[in-house]
This record gives sequence, structure tokens and C-alpha cells, in this order.
Amino acid sequence: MAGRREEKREDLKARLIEAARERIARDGLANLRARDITQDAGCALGGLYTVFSDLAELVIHVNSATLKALEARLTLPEAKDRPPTDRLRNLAQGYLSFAVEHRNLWKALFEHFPPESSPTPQWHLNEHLFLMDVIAEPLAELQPDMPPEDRAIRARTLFGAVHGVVSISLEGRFVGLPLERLAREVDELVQTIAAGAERRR
Amino acid sequence: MAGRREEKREDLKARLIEAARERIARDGLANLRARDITQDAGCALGGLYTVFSDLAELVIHVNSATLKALEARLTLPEAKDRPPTDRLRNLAQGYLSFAVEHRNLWKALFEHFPPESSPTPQWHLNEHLFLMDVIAEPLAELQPDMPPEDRAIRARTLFGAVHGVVSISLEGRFVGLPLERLAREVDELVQTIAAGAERRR
DNA sequence: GATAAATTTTGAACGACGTTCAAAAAAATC
DNA sequence: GATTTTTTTGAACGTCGTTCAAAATTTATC
Repeated sequence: MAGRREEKREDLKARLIEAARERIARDGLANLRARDITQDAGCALGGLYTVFSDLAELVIHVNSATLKALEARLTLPEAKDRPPTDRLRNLAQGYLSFAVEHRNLWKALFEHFPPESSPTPQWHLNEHLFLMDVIAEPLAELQPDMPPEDRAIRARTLFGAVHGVVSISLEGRFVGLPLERLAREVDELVQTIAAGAERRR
Repeated sequence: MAGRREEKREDLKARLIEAARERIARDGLANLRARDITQDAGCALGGLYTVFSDLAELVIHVNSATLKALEARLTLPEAKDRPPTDRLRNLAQGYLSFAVEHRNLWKALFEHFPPESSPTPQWHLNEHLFLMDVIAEPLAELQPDMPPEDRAIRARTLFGAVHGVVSISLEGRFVGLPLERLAREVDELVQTIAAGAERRR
């Protein structure tokens, strides 16, 4: 029984992450409580702090899992050899679908502000980058002559634009839009930006 | 001494809002404390709850003031009779400038999630609408034939896109961009969307 | 202006929270 | 199976928003 120790530890860690994930999905990040999580995971309150430095670190692990699920949703081979504009449109619709279907988990990605004392670790910041890569690929076909650095920035802008439109609607700060109408707005936005990019190449 | 009562009450209210505003501007919404606010405002801890139902309501009043300041910034007569695309570009740059210059107050506009027990009151939700109106105006020149309802939705989309790009950069979840480069991205985004709108009119 | 009634202001106290850590339980070692 | 080491526990701590009985102040009445 060599790694029996580490194994139990990893099991507890997984149970805590899963419990937190379900709590966030059900009740939202704002209603997450350390006492609820540890009860669901079947350990004492202090157990959480033997695995994570604090609650924020646990949330980061949940967000990490959410990002992986989002990545899986966005890298479906569904539209592999369609024109680049269609691929961008698919990405945007996939992002919208994911946000709608996993609203609380998706919101947690952006509602989580770690205290300055323990800022978001680099490994998790890096996990966001696949979003840029997956967007940059169709962009490269659209504007082959653009320097890769500019393309990376442009991918960020495109993501930000789509994310912003989705956020504004789903966070309910403004009047809610029917999902179909929102999907159409996102689609036209992406088409417009793609056309704008193509026109300048 | 007729309204002497109401007067003192209003004075305390104003002091509390101003104290909270300064705390948020300096330390961010996440570091706002009822005890700090009341100390700054020169009243007892309980005094806050004689004027506001809870801390969330006070934050809403700070956000209300921030929205008024943003409105003032965006309705400068600066570019009154420029082409509509330029007016949209100015609005976007103004929004970016405001976000940069009042980062914590601006972030508080979107980081504040009131508990379900006391959701954001309608009067404050309505205060957000000027943003849509101020965008819809140039849009109307760009696409005179679009039904006003569609135009309102389109204004929302345009705001969401710009807001998203600004957010992504200023919240630091992705690699930071130099301000000049960010301003250029926002400008090109707005120009692209405006051109896209014009093309379809 | 003294006294009583009404109102406002106060801050100690409460419950909920994240976090800590001495002690108990369990496991490993001999 | 006794002893040492490790792990798990949950009571206790400090901080937070919020409450509310009591103190302080203002208003009313004579």
C-alpha cells in the first residue's frame, strides 16, 4: 500500500470539488458555504482546509472543471471543414448554449474575485487561453496575413464582444431577451465582425 | 422648523452614500464594510439601517450616482453633429475612459448582486436605460428604416459588445493590454459593427 | 422652563460565516 | 500491543451584516 495515503487525499479532494460544483450549479456561487460542502462531501469542516488553502482555491478548481467542459463543448468536430465564418458562428452559439445550460457554473467563472492575498494562480489563468486559441484558428483563415500577435488580440476582442452580449442578457441587469432573439443577435454580431475582418484582409 | 427632521435624515443619507462611494472607489466593492462607512460618515453602526434597509441598498445608491456620472460623461455635446459612426466611436471611447478612470466604481456597477430577498428596485434598473437611448440615437441615423424595437435590441447588443471587451481587459482575467491598444480594439470593433449596420440598411 | 411624551441615535449583542488548531482518532512502526 | 506519527475532527475565534433595548435627544404640554 504505497500511495494509499495520497489516494485518500485525492479522493477527498475530488469529493469536495464535486460537492462544491453541485452546490454552485444549484444555488449559485454567492450561496456557497464551506459547511454545506463538507457535509455533502462527508468530512469535517476542517477537512476542507487540509486539501485547499481556502474556499477560493476550491472554487478555482470548480471553475477549472467548468472550463474543461466548455472546451469540450467548443471543440466538437461538428463543423470541422466549414468556412471560417461559420466556424466562428458555431463557436459563439456553443458559448451561448453552454452559458444558458450551465448558467450558475458559467457565471461562477466570472463572478469569482479571489482576495489579493491569494490571487488566481497562473495555471488557472492559462486554462482560459484555449478560448483564444479556438477563436484564433478560424481568424487565421479569415486574415492569413495578420501577424499572430495581432490575431491573438483580435481573438480576445471577439471573445469579449460575444461574452459581453451574452453576459448582459443572462445577468438580467437589463430587460431579458427571448433566447431565440439573443441567439440571433449574437449570430449577426459574429457575422458582422467576421465580414469586417474579411473586408480588410 | 418644518422639515428639520427630514433634512437631517437626508443629510445622513448623503453622508453615508458619499462615504461608501469613497470607500468603493479606493478599496473596491469587495472591501466595503458597514463599520468603516458609518465611522467615516460620523454615525453609529445602527444609523445605517435607519436610512437604508441594508448595505445592498446603499450600494445601489452609490451605483446610481456612478451611472449619473457616466451619463454626464457620455452626453457631452462634444461631437453633436458628427456622422453617426463617429458619435458611436466617441461613446465607446468615453465608456472606456470612464471605466479606466473610475475603475472600482465602474466595476461595482456589475459586481453587485443583491440577494434574492431584496432584488434591484425598478427605479435603479431604469437608470441603466439611458445607455441604450444614447446608443440608439446614432443607430437611428445609421439605419432609419429599422423598427424602434429592433433598434433598442441592437443598441443593447452594441453596448454588450463594447462592455465585454472593456470588461475582459480591465478585470484582468486575461493578459492585460496596453490602454492604447485596447482603445484601438474598441474603436475598430465599433467601426466594424457600424459599417455592418450601414451596409444592411 | 420644568416635566412628560415621542422620537432618534446608539452600540452591545446575535447569528452566520471562513478559518484555525489543540485534541481525539486512526494508522504506521517497532 | 505499545509507541510514535499522521490524519481527522469540530469547538472556538475573529469578522461580518444586522437587530433592538436602552440611552440620548427632541418635541409637546402646562
